[in-house]
Amino acid sequence: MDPNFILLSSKSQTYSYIGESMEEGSSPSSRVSGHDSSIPWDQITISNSVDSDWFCDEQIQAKRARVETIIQGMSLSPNPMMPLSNPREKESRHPIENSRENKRKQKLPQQQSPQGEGWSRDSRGNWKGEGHHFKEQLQMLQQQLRHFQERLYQLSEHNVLAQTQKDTERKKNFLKHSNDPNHDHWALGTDQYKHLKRNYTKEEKPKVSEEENQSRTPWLITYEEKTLSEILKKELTGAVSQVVDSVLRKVLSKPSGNQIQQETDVQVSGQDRKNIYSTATGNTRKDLLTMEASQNRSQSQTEAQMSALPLSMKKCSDSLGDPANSRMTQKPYQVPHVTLAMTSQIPEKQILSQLLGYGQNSHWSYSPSQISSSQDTSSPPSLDMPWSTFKFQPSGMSQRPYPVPFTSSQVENLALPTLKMEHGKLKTDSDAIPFSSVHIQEGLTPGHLKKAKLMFFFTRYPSSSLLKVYFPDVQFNRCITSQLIKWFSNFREFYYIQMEKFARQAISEGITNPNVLKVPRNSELFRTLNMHYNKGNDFEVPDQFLEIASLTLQEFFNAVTAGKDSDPSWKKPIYKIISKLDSDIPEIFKSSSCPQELLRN
DNA sequence: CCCATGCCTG
DNA sequence: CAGGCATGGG
Repeated sequence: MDPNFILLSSKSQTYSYIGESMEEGSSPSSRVSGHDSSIPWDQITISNSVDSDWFCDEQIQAKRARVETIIQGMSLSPNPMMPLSNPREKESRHPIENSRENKRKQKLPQQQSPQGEGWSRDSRGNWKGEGHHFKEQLQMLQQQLRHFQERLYQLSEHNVLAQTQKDTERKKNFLKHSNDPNHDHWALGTDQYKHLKRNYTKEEKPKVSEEENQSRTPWLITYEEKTLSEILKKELTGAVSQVVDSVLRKVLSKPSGNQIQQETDVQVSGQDRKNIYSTATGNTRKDLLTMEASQNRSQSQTEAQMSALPLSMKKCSDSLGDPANSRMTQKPYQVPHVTLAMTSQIPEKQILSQLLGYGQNSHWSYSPSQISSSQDTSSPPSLDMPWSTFKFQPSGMSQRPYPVPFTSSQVENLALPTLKMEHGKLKTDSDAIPFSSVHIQEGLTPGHLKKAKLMFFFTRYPSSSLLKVYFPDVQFNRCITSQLIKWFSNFREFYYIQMEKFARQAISEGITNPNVLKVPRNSELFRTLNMHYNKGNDFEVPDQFLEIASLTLQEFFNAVTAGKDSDPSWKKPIYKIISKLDSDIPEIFKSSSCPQELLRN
């Protein structure tokens, strides 16, 4: 892979696009003689150290080309998302797409942009910092957009005069902008502009759009620019500040991350809880009771849940022909500028959840209706917007229907907390949106992990078909299945390690009769297991499980006592025994709302 | 050859 | 908990 590729990703799209349009260039004079067209443009757009004289000479042509580029972009109406058709371009954008398909390896190594890494490093575990980061990014975006508007306005003016003039004043302006430390975020502004503009022209000015196609009259830019500038300013600044506000409000108000408790907790006194626990003894009915009674979620549990999410996001990205996942074979070209748009690795429902979480008026969807009714910032977005939301692209350059993925760390830091903090809200909001009442998840959530752990009390060796039955809200595919299987494998691993450890401990303590080995609820072993599988202690560990644990402990004790542990596979017989002791799982686990209930209690 | 499982590692 | 690898059954 070309290391420069990622580093320059966000920029490269800008200049390669321009370069392309110049090559197609209707006006040969606009080409930079003696230079590869893309290189000087690179310098213009990216570098501050452009030679001023050269720059002065080329400036007019540059501007012309730029404006033409924009016109072309607007004219390419049917598929506004793909102004790129240059094979070279495509090539450069799919450098490592063909990720080797290791059969064993069902998971794509997560691909992170350097920016993403830095971002997550900076903000990991620091809500305050994250919030500031948000704010910075969004303000940056705001700035870029304003910047772009100004600039484009200038350019379109210049275009009229540029044929004969070298206006040093404007050159200064231009240089000033080029030296703007933010100028390298340009791609974003440009693309957003084009995206918006296309929508705008399609919805409101279709005739103009066609005129552009035919005549490409430069001054139309000016005309549209004025109108668009207004709309853009309103729409984008409004949206950006709104998002900044809502994000910050949520992010900063919950520095500790235990949102659920604050939002949804219905406290039950310890006394009540004890009563319920003491009457419940472990079958379905009682499980219901205990689960309803489960309270007092600890923070550590929350953290543990969080740790489960990334995998559901970052994995399954190449998913072997699964169309729903094929889009994830993309590279994270330019990640960091528009955080909310970088969601391709997040299941759509969760994206929606996030959007809802960020406020009903999330304006990250630039659906035509919204563009055209830019005044209406208070009314909720139309219900058909979620999908167009996902198509919004920070760069507008990609021909893909989905935007740039989050890195897993970003997901971990951004998406999950959002989901979690909005859980209560989501449930009500979801009723208002078309497809979400069932909430088929494409990925596994912390709730699912928690549920799986509790299920482990009943089944140590669940079959994949059983898992499908008990995770009805999960969209199963190979990755999800093996991930779940892996979870249980990990659970078993921990379980058996503990068993062996305590069995050996018992032996070392001089115990000779295996029948005295039990796992009472006040034992250390129980506490260890409970901590692992039932961290919040909001589920009563079934006696059944304790029986099996005792038996496992005894088996280990016997085996070790008999010296079988010299055999490399001495545990196998034990595994075999235990594998036959799976019991039925309470019905409540079949409920798709189970994870939510578990999470929220 | 595919898949599931187990083991080891980070 | 996930990744990677080795193994063993179909």
